Amino acid sequence: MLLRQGYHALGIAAVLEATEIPKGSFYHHFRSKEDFGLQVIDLYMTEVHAGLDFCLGDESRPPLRRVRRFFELSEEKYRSEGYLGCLLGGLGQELSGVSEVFRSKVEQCLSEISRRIARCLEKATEQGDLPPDTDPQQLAELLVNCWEGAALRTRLRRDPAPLREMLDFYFRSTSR
Amino acid sequence: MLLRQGYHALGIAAVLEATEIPKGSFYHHFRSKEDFGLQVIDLYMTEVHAGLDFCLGDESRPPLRRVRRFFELSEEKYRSEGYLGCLLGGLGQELSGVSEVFRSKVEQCLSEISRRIARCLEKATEQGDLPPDTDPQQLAELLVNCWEGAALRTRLRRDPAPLREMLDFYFRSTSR
DNA sequence: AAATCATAAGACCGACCAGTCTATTCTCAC
DNA sequence: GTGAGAATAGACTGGTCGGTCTTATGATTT
Repeated sequence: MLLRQGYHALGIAAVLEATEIPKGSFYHHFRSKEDFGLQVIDLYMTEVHAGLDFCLGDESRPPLRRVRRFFELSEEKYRSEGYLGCLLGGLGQELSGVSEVFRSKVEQCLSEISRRIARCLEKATEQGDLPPDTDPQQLAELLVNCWEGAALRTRLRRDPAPLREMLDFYFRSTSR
Repeated sequence: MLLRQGYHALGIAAVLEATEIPKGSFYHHFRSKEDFGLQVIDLYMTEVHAGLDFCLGDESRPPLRRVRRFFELSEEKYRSEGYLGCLLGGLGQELSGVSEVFRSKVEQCLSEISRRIARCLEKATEQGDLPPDTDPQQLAELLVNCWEGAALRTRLRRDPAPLREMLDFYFRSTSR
C-alpha cells in the first residue's frame, strides 16, 4: 500500500481496514506513522538483501552475471506487483525534501545496496571481465541510480521495457 | 515549493502565505489544487522546452554535444535550486499510483522530452557520430530515464556527482 | 485462583486541509 | 460618472487525518 499510494496519500485508517486491525493495536506496536514507514522500509530491505544473498553469492556464475541476475529478479518482482517500481525510490522522492529521517534512511539503504554490488563488480575486475581501471563503487552506484530512474519510468508507463533496456545498455557498455 | 515538499506535503495555505495572496484570489484563478499542480508542470515544461530549444538548436556544435549540453545546463539549474532534482520525477513518483491525471501528464511530458532528444540523436547517427544501427528513440528514453534516477540520488545525497557520473558513462558508452 | 502485564479495541479529539461563501474593491467600457 | 464584470479578501465549513484515551481481554506467573 505504501508503494502504490505513497506515504501521504496512505492513511493509517486504510491500513487498519485492509488488515482488520484496530487502531489501538497499531499504536501499541508502532510509535507513529513515521515509525511504521521506517519499519516497512526495514522489511523491504530484508527482502532486498535476501535477493542479493541469493544472486551475488551464486558462485556458479561469473560475477557480472550475478549482478545482472539480481536486477532481472527484481524486475520479475516488480512485474508481480503491477509495476509500481521501487519503494526506496518512491519514498525517497516523496519524502526527501520534507523529512530528514526518511531522506537519510533511504540514502543509507541505497548506498548499502550499491556497496554490495560494488564488491561483486570488484570480483569481475579481478577476473578480467571489467577493465582494470574501473571504479567498482562508482559503477555500482551508477547501476543502482539508473535502475531507480528506469523503475520510475516503468511505473509511469506500466511497462517493463525501460528496465530491460537499461540493463541491456549497462551490461553491453561495461563488458565491452 | 512543489518540488521541495512534494504535492501532498504542500498545503495551499503555505503557497498563499509565501506569495501573500488571499485564498479567494487563488481559487478564482485555479479550479483546484490539482489544477494548480498541473499548471505548475506546464510552467516547468515551458522552461524545459526553452532549454531544449537553446541547446538542441545550436548548429555550431555536433548533435551529441548539444544533447549533453542540455543536461549540463539542467544540472546547473538543479544546483541553483539546492539539488532538489526534477519536478517530473518528483511528482511522477509521488502521484502516479494515486492520480491517473498526474500519471499520464508526467509520462506525456517525459516522452515529449525524449522525442526531441531522439531527433537530435538521429542527426548524430546521420553524421556518423553514433553507430548506424542505433535506435535513437530508445537511446533517448534511456538517457532521460537514467537522468531521472541520477537526479533522485543527487537529491538524496545533496551532491551533483550522480548526475555527472551518469552523463560521463552514457556519452562514453554511446560514442564509442 | 489471583495478580500482573502485554495486547486489543474503538470511541474520541484537536489540528489541519481543500474548498466555499459572501462581501468588497478594482478596472474599464460607455 | 456609472454600471458591470473581474479580481480580491478572508472568515467559514465539512471532512479527514494522525494520534490519544479509557476500558476490556488474554495470557502467564505465582
